[in-house]
This record gives sequence, C-alpha cells and structure tokens, in this order.
Amino acid sequence: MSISAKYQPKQAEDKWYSYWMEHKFFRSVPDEREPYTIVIPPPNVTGVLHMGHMLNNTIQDVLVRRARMKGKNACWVPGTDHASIATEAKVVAMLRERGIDKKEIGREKFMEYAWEWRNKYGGIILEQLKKLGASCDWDRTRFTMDDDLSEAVIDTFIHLYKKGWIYRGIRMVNWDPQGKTAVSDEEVIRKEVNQKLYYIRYAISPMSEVGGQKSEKSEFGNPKSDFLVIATTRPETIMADTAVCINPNDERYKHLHGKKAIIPLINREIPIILDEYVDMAFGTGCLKVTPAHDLNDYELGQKHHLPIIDILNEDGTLNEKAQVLVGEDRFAARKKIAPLLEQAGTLEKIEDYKSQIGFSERTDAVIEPKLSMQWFCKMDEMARPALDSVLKGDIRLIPDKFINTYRYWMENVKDWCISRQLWWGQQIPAWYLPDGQYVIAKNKVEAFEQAKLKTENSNLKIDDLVQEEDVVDTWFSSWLWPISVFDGFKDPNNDDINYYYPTNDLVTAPEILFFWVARMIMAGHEFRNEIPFSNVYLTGIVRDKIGRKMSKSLGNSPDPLDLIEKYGADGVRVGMLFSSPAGNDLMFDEKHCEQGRNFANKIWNAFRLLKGWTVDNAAENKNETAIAWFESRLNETLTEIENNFVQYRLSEALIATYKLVWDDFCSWYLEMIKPGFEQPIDRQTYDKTVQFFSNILTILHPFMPFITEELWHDEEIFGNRKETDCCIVARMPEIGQIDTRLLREMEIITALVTKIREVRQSKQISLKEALPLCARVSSGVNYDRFISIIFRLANISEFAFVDEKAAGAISFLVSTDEFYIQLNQNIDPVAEQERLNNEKAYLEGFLRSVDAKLGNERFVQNAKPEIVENERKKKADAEAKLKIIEEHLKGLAG
RNA sequence: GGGAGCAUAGCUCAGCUGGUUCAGAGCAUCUGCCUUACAAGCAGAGGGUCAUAGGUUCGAAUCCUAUUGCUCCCA
Repeated sequence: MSISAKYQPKQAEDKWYSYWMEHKFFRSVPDEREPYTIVIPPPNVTGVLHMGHMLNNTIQDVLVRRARMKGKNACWVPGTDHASIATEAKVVAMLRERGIDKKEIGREKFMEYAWEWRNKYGGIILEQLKKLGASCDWDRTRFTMDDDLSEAVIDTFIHLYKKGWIYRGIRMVNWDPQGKTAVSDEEVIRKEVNQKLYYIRYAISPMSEVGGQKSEKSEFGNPKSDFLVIATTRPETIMADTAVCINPNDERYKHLHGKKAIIPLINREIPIILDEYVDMAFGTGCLKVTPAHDLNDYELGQKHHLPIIDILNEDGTLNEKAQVLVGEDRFAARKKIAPLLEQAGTLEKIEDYKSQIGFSERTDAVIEPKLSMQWFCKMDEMARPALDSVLKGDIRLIPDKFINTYRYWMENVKDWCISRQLWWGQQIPAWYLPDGQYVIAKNKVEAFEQAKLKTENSNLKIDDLVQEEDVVDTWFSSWLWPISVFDGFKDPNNDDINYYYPTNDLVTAPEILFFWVARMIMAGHEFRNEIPFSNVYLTGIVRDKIGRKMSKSLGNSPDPLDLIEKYGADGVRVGMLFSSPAGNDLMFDEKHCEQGRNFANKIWNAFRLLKGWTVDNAAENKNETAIAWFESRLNETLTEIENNFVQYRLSEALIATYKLVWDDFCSWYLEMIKPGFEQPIDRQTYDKTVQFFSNILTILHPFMPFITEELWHDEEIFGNRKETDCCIVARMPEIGQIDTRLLREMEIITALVTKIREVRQSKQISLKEALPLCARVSSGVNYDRFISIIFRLANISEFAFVDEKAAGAISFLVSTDEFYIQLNQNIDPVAEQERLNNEKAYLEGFLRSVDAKLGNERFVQNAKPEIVENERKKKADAEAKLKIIEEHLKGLAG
C-alpha cells in the first residue's frame, strides 16, 4: 500500500478547488431544474476573513452543496459591499501616509484613489473564502458600488422620494470635532474615564409663580434657600440648557413645580419641567436639559417642546451663543468655568466620577453629540408588509425566537437616517438651488429641467445647481442586494431574476436582523412585490473559550487561514459546525477543529483498509447479516439527516453523519466484515462495501468537500471516472428500506459483544484468548444469524445454547437473555453475589415505579394506550430479568 | 429603565408533542492495549438533586409562577 497513513489536506484542497473551477461546477445558469439560491451577506470590502465569516460561509456552503447534490440548480452569489465608513477611513489613512489631504484633492480625485484602493485590496476576502471551499458562482461576483448596483440605489432613492417617503430632518449625530465629520455608532469607541461631577446651584426665579409674570431681570445672588442643585460632568454646557427637569414624584421638589430656574453666569431663565424619565436617585434628582448636546436631552426637549441652543462650533469651540468663554475649546472651557462658578458662589462641590465616554475610532477625539440636517427614509408603511410576511410564516426565522425581536422592532420602527457625511458611496441625487430649494433627479440635466419648472426662473443656469455632498448609507445599497445582484432593477423581467428570485435561504448574524434582513424584506415587497427569501438562518456570535466575542482588537481570534493550514479546510468546517446550533453563540475551541481533522483522518484510514484488500471471486459471502444491517443503518441515518436539515439543525446532521461513519461503519461494520490478515475478501462483500463507502462520501461531501472529492477519484477502488464524474455533483443517495427488527436485534448483539469485552477487561483476559459462550435465550432474537459476527468481534471459541446455568461460570443479562462464560479462573462467589444483589435491588425499584403507575387507575385511564402498553412491557421484562437473577442467586447460595 | 433569552456531567452543548430513544453526545478524566486501516488510534469505565422554591398533572429536565445568577437587544 503506497498511500500515507495520515491524510494530507493541503494538496487535495488546492487541486480540487481548481478542478471544480475549471469544470464550472459552481456555475449556475437558469434551466428547467428547480433553483436553489443563496445570496451571500456581502462582507465588508475592507475586511479580512474572521471566524464569523468562517461559520457563516461554512453553513452556506453546506446548504448549497447539499442542494446541488439533490439535483437542484444551486446558485450561490458572492460579492462585497463598499462599507463607506470603513473604506473611506482606510483611504484617508492611505492618503495621509502619502501626505495628501482629502479636502485639498477634492471629491473626484479622492474617488480615484478610493477605487485604486478597492481594486488592490477589495478581493482579498473573496480569495480567502475559496480556501474554505466556498462553492460560489464567482462569475456572478458583485460589488455594491458596481455601476448597475449604484444606479439601482439612485433609482430607488428617486422612487421613494416621489412616494414622499424620503425627507430631510434634524438628527443628533456622533460628531468628531477633530475630523469635523459625523461618524457612525460603530465607529465610536466607548471607554470608561475618570471625570468630575460638578454640583451647580441654579437660582429659582422669584417671580415665576404659576401664571405669574415673567420676571424682567432675575436678581443675581438669591437667598441660599431659594435654589436647586444640578449635577453634571459637563459644566461648560450649562449655557445651552433650556430646562431643568425633575421627577414629578420627587417629594423633595414638589415646591418647584411650575417655577423657573436661572442659569448661573448668563442669568437666563429656563422652565422647570416634570418628567418621570429623571432618576430620583442619581445626582441631586435635578437634571439640566441640554437638547443640543445630549441625545436623551434632545428627546426630552422634543417631548416638552423646548428650544434648542447649540453653543458649539464644528471644531468643538464655544460659539457666541454661549455668551461666556466664547472661542474656547470645550475642554478648556470646562476647566475655566469652574472658577467662574466658584466666584459667582454657585459651585457647591466637585466629586470624582467614572463614566463611559465615546471616542472617535479615527481621531481618538471625544465624540460630541451634535444636531445636524440629515436625509431620512420613512419606514412605517414599508414595515407593515415586511412584518406580516414573517408573522404569517412566509419567511421563516431560524431559530424562531427571533420573531419576537423582529416584531418588536418592526412595530416600533424609526425612520432610517440614510445620509452619511462621506464621499465613498452613492452621492445623494439632490440638487440645491440658489434659493435653498432642492430637486431630486437622476442627473444634473434632469435636475436642471425640474428646477426650471419649480422656480419658473428663466435666468436659472445649470451651474447654479449644487449637488448634495453626502452619500447614502451602505445599507441603502445592501437592502437591494437580493434583487440587484440579478439586475432586477435595470431589467426587471430578465431570465435570472425570474428564475432565482425569490431566493431560498439567507444565512446571517442576528446583529443585522434589522439593519439588513428587515430592510431587504421591505425592499422585496416594495420593488418586486415578493419576499426576497424563504428562510433566514441566524448564526450565533463566535466567542472565545471564556465567552468574549472574538475581535481583532482583543486579539483573541485565531487567523482562519492559519487554522486551515493546521487542520485542513475540512477539519475546520467540521470544527465550526460541531458546536453551532442556529442562533446560539458558539464558544470556539480549536479542539473542535482538531476533532474535525481526526475525523478526516479516520475516513482516510478506513479507505486505506479497503484499498489493501484483494478480492477472491470464488469466495463465499459470509457477511449477509452485516451488509443488510449496515444498509438499514445507513438508510436510518439518511432519514435522520434529512429531518435535521429540514429543521436547519446542521450541527445535529453532522453529528449523525459522524456517528454513522465512525461508529457504525468503522467500528462495527468494517470490523464485522474485515478479512483476516492477508486473507482475500469475497466479491459480493467487497462490492457492497465499496458502494457503502461511495454513499458515505456523498453524505459527507457538503461538510467535507475536499477529502471526499479526493477519495472519490481513487482509481483502484472506483475505477477510472469520467472527467465530470465528481463527488460535488454526485447525487445524494435516496433513502431505502429500513429493517427495524434487524436494527433492534443488532443493538442487542452489539450490547452482548460489549458485555463480553467488559468481562475480558475486568478479568484481565487477553483479547487473544478465545472464550466459550453459553446462552439461555427467551427474547426471540435470532442468534443464528449473528453467530459469526459474535465469534469475530468478541473472540469466542464456541456459542452453545443451554437450558441450565453452568456452575462456576460468569453470567450476565442482555435484554432478557442470559449468557455464561466459563472461565479457567474461579470466580469470586461473594463478589458475584454482591453484583447480582445490586442488580436485583435496581430492578425491584424499577418494578415498583412501573407497578405504581399501572396500579394507578387514573394513569391507566388517562394515559395514551401505547404508553400504558409500554409500561406493561417494561413490567414483564423487569419481572423476567428478576426471575433469572433470583435463580442465579439461589444457584450461588446452593 | 423597557424587551428577549439562557441556566442539564469538569468543559461545550443536544434533549422536538410532558410518559424508557429521559437523563444523552463530543471533549476532558481514569483503566487496559504499539491487536497488520487508523496512537490524529482501539477496547472499556466513572461522572448529573437537570440553577432554587413553589404550583399544575396519574406523571415534569420538559408546562405555569416567583427567586437568584448570567447574556443580548433597545434607549
């Protein structure tokens, strides 16, 4: 035998991946077969493969390969999204290294650099997926900034605008005063920081009784009893306060209801408002409300119709609205305002305080919540049908616990802020006119036509129009993905979209259930009148052994490519799937990959065994029982696997496959039929075994594509295959007959073999020493069929049916049959008695519980008949066993 | 603060319609084996008050309630 004792994955992986590519096995074009379609959740173009991708794409590949092998026209569309924020940050960084400033070179030049960047690095992650074995139709690779896809984005923007679902509005954004740009929540890094909590006195306006006259001018330095105290970490923002809020239930402040307070230093009078939002236990229970500079305050302000006073410039310095410390940076102002308050006698105390502060990922500047004008997309009307299709079950969420989360979000949906202050992305198709009005149009010429109509101004020139600087959110591209990858916008009736859409399964992470999944469903309804997919499989988060999310910044994530190098792609795929039930987080442990690698090696070695055999055409087949049994077992497992896939229990499907191969095939079946050393095997057994192996390869293929393809092409075993006769396109075996009686009887036989082995182990008898076995049977098992199997697996010297127990033999029960082994050594009667007594006590207890049930009239009446029948059978079995044990005990005593 | 979920062997998790396929798998541990496919292996074994307390039921890991502890989501 020439092949290595260990499976070497590396070579097989490169070889077969290119072979599949060359023979276009991943390629899908519409035909008369049933389609099976998955669109990849487009990974971020700046990204490199991480463990989350590994899990996600392994699952997709398993589903796609299985569908392909079930005769469907399987199409897995790959691609990437342009990730405007992340990519722009990378490009800006690249330019900075070259000494280039984004603002100076302007938009057009910047875009050139950005494309240069993406053309250079954007394909990395897709190349990495190939190492994993992903069977994507690479000819269909799309990018969310491709011309067609971008055009779809602009068209849908215009479409929604015309429906009145896109508007401009004010919103609080994360402002980076150093970068002078808004950044997304994902780009804000929260850190705990030591701060100071300033307690500041606000005077109560003496003239501000309910219905009273507004005081002309508040007197500075009110009596000390007539003030309230607020606590804040940001004293420099008091000038932007527009109210003080207290909890209406707060007994301490009942006297303040309806009154007004006076901001120190600038002496502006602000109302004291009531809201249960205020935590009475925090600080002083008096909350300063600064709508322009705090998100919660902003919302409170909206609720109570408070004015908004923005005292900060774009660069974080105080503007003239602050009245004091104008021009100072916010942090300088914070330092300087304390002595001012002190002088004014309004600073009560300063405490140390720890709190979470947001920092810009890009500049590390402290993020400033800032109000700004943004574009929004109305969600409520699109949300309704999208919610329905999930509630009605047209779209299945797996696991279904996410339906609740989905429903909650869709019922409380907020309008979608779609503008981003970036360049990398689709520029919003809005053109501003000199008078501040704007028009929405596909291009400048159309915009100009519209503008002329709108303004009726014949002097208007096309160059008076200025396009909106902002681009749309990346999600505004990705929500169109299942349609746009098939050119469903450009050409809504083309063959691809008609054939592949709606797609079948979507595999993604629960974190983006709303950002992405929900919006794709909306887009499906809105633009195609049809749901985009039928099933959404939500994977868990990949965590490390101690439960932390794997991330680059923590450095707790292994490099997936290193893992593949170490354990083989098949091993890693198996490792990922072993512990990943849908929707549950996955505590990743490299041990699982090791187990996967070992499994590949096991398969490899089973194959080596077959290869070592010589066939004797004249030899008689003595393995009919073993063959019939394994055939049934195979079919039983196929049923189990099918059920698991229907329920998307991929992990369980894999485990069932693993057990079929390792336990049933290798440990039992092969051991049953294996010829002795240098003995030939009969033709029939050989052919059957090769066929079983071939079936096993197909069942394994979706999980372990490389090793199965490698073995599939072994000429010695399978002959010379045609060029396109490949495991990847082999048909999954159909489920055949299952002989349940044979399966049940074999269970008893294997239990018997295990018992004999146990006796050997406990009596320290070598495997080489054959043992005589006697049996007194009553169970109805047809032992004759299995005798040769028992001889071989348990190494017995004889199998005799007897009526009486042989004296001095060791005895045990399997099912209700008794077995004796006559040993050369004497058995210890005391130990034997103890063992039997233990067994007796257990059975008696068992019998009592069964009797209690059967003696209970309500049980017999209420329980299902088959359950009662089962209890009766348990009773009979237990009684039969007890009888035998009692006999043995008598025999020992006598 | 609002919502959701989880708690089963040392670890990671299955356990579906309540009932012997109910206490299970893999890893880890222990014992014995270098038995001509495989030590990345073979053959055995031990290990659990199913978080706690009540309740429903003939019957509860499973259903209900409360408690405790963790996790996530939304502000």
